[in-house]
Amino acid sequence: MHDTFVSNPSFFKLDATLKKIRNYWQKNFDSLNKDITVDQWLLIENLYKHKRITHNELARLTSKDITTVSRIIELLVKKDLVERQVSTDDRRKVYVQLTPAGVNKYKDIRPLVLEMRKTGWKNLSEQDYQELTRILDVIYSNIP
Amino acid sequence: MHDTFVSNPSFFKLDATLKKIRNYWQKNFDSLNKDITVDQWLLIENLYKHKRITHNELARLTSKDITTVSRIIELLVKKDLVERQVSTDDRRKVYVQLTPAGVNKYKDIRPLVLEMRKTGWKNLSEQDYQELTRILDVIYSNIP
DNA sequence: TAGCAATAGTTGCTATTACAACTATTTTTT
DNA sequence: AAAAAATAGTTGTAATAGCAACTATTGCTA
Repeated sequence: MHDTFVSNPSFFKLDATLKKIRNYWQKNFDSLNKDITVDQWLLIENLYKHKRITHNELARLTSKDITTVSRIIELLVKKDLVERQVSTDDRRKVYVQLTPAGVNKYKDIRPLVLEMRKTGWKNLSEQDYQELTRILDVIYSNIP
Repeated sequence: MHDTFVSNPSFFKLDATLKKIRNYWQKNFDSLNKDITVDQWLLIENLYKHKRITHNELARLTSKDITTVSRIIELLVKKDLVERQVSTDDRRKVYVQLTPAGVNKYKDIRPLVLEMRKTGWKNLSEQDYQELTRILDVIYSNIP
C-alpha cells in the first residue's frame, strides 16, 4: 500500500458522510414530527424484519453494543412501540418485538426512508454500489 | 436508481465499518496508554497542521459541531495539550493551538496512526481509494 | 449613532456509544 | 451434585453529537 493512502483522511470522509446522512434523516424525521431518532428507526426496522428476537441478536444485527440496544429499547418501550418478554426457556433472555403501534410506526416511516435513500444514491450506478460494498467489506475484514 | 439500492443497507455498512475502525484505534491507544480518544486525536492532528485556528474553523475542518469541539478542547486544555487565546482583533474569537506537550503527543502517536491506516487499507489498491473517495463525495453532495 | 442582525462561543439537555462492574441465570467441569 | 465458567442483560460513568437558549461582541442599517 502506497503512502498516499496512509496520509489521506479516509476515516474523516467516512465520518463526515455518515454524519451528513444521519443529520439529513433526523431533520426529516423531526420536520414531519415522526418523534423518533435515526438509531431508534434502525432498531424498529430490524424488529419488523425479525419479528421477535433478543437484545443480543439485535445488537449483532445492528452493529451496536448490547448496552446501547438495551437503552434504546427502553425508550421504545416507553413510547409503546416495543414490548419485552422474558423467555420461558432461558430466563436470562429477553425477547423484544414491535407492538401494533410499533408496526404502524414502521409503515408510516418506511416510505420516507426509501425516498431519503434514493436521494443519497442519486447519480450513482449499481456498479458504484457494488464497489462501495466491496471496499468497505475489505476494510472491515482487514481490522482485527 | 434501481430499487436494489434502496433496500440495501449502505448506511448500516458505513456505520459498521466506521465503528470497527474507531474501536480498533481506541483499543490501540488504550493498550499503549496513550491517554487519548479517537476524536481528541483528530483535533490534535488538525491543530498540528493548522497551528493556530478558532473553534469554528476546527469544527468545519473536522465535521464536528462547534459545541462538541468546544468540549473536546476543554478536555485537551485540562491535559495541557492545548492552549486557548482570546483574539485581540475580535474578542468573540478564541484561538486554539497545541502546547509543546501537545506537539510531543502528536509526534508520539502519529506513527501508530500511520500503521493503523495501513492495516485498514491492506489488500486494496490506489484505485480502490479513489473509488471510495469518489463515491462518498457524490453521496455527500447528493444530500441537501 | 442607536437599534438590530449576525457571529463566536458556552451551557443545558437528551441520545448514542463503549467499557467496567454487577446480578441473575444456565452450562460445563470436576 | 457442587464449583466454576459462560451467557444475557442492566447500571454507572465518561465521551461524542446535536439542538436550543444564552452571553458577549461585532457589523450593518435606518
